[in-house]
Amino acid sequence: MVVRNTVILIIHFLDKWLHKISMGNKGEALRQRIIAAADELFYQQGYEHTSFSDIADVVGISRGNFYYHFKSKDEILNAVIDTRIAGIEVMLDEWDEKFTDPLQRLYYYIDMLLRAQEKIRLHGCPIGSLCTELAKTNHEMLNDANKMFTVFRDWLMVQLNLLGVKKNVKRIAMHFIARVQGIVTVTNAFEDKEFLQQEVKQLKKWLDDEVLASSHQ
Amino acid sequence: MVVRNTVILIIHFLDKWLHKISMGNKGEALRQRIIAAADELFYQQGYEHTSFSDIADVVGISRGNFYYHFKSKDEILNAVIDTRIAGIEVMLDEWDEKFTDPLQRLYYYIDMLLRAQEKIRLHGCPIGSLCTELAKTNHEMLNDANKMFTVFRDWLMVQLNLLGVKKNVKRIAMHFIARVQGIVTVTNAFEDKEFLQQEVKQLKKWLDDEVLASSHQ
DNA sequence: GTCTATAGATCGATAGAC
DNA sequence: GTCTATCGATCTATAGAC
Repeated sequence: MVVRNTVILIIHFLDKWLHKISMGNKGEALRQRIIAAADELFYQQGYEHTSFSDIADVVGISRGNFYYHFKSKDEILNAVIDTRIAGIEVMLDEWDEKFTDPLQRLYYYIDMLLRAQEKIRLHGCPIGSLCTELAKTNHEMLNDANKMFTVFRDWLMVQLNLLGVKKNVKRIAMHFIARVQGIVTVTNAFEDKEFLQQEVKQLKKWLDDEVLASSHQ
Repeated sequence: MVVRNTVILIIHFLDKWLHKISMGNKGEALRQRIIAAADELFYQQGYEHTSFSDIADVVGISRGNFYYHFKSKDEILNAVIDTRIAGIEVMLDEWDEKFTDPLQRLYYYIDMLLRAQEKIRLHGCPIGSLCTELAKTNHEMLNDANKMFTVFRDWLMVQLNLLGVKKNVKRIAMHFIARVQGIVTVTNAFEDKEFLQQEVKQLKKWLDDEVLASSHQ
């Protein structure tokens, strides 16, 4: 009898646990849809200019339901930043698999500008424009947002190391990011994809002439 | 009698005209103070994040009084942009007077980054950050805002021409601006003035090695 | 010209029914 | 978990007294 009751108790908790898992997965799926919608809207409209109504309309839920998943606007911004960082890390892993040559990887990094040129023309860089906005309006979260840059920087440093660059690796990686940011800002401000295309050529030339030269010293 | 009445009439209109001038100057002075306050607040907080209350508080007037001088928020943004463009033109004229050597002028342009480094660390570039914001929230005014870049670009093209650069003058000038924007975006995102200082050296090196080389061909 | 008062809309956030 | 209803605050903008 004691054994039977114990078994029933175990089954009861097992059921609750399984129920929680399935419910948690359902909630998690909606949570991910909210984050994805917020991610896209923050990119296209900016963080502050995007309201809970905007996100709720895209996802197809009520504003009230929103607060079950995220208690504040900062909380969803945090989730978007974390999701973006995870996405960048996955993407860079894929690049590492796709190309064994670090030089090819760096070319592919530059070509990211060409692949995204229409979005850049319209909305700029998702990382750069968010940091620019947060520096003015939400200074506390800037140190979380700029970590998106840091993921790229660390990856660039690895590739430069593999290429044999010994000196100023960090500085060159940061310079690389700044070059890309400058191209994006001007392309976006003038809505000029031709400028982007010209600058991509120049950036590859810089990679060939300056960076590779310093790796052969 | 007819003559006397005519004289009185003339004096009357003269008085109204003088009154309008003096009132106009008083109103114009306040208008300029509003623009100056809006200019600074737009730079520090961003356009959308700055309310009429913010501006009115700085100037020391009521929100209601605001609408006597500017009928909408877009109207004051337009005034700020026009004022900034005029300010840039005056500044570049002063640079032209201060330095006769176009190379010195270009160095002074680069050194603008050092002179403004603390403001750049905190608030980025007044032009670049405004264009980045307007591209997301107020696309109609982007084509007015990017004219601030164009003033710099045209001035850069003049200096490059004076240096004897014959080919790709416009492209080099735009590249120059993009380099500066990239430095500012990263400096602002990481709040890192050291990066700015390193990049200033690199930018001067680029000016010496690449641009001057092409002027001696 | 400058003020107060307020309209009208939207914002982030909460409460409670189901 | 999801909904509706709603709060208080803030925003742009207007009306009218002085």
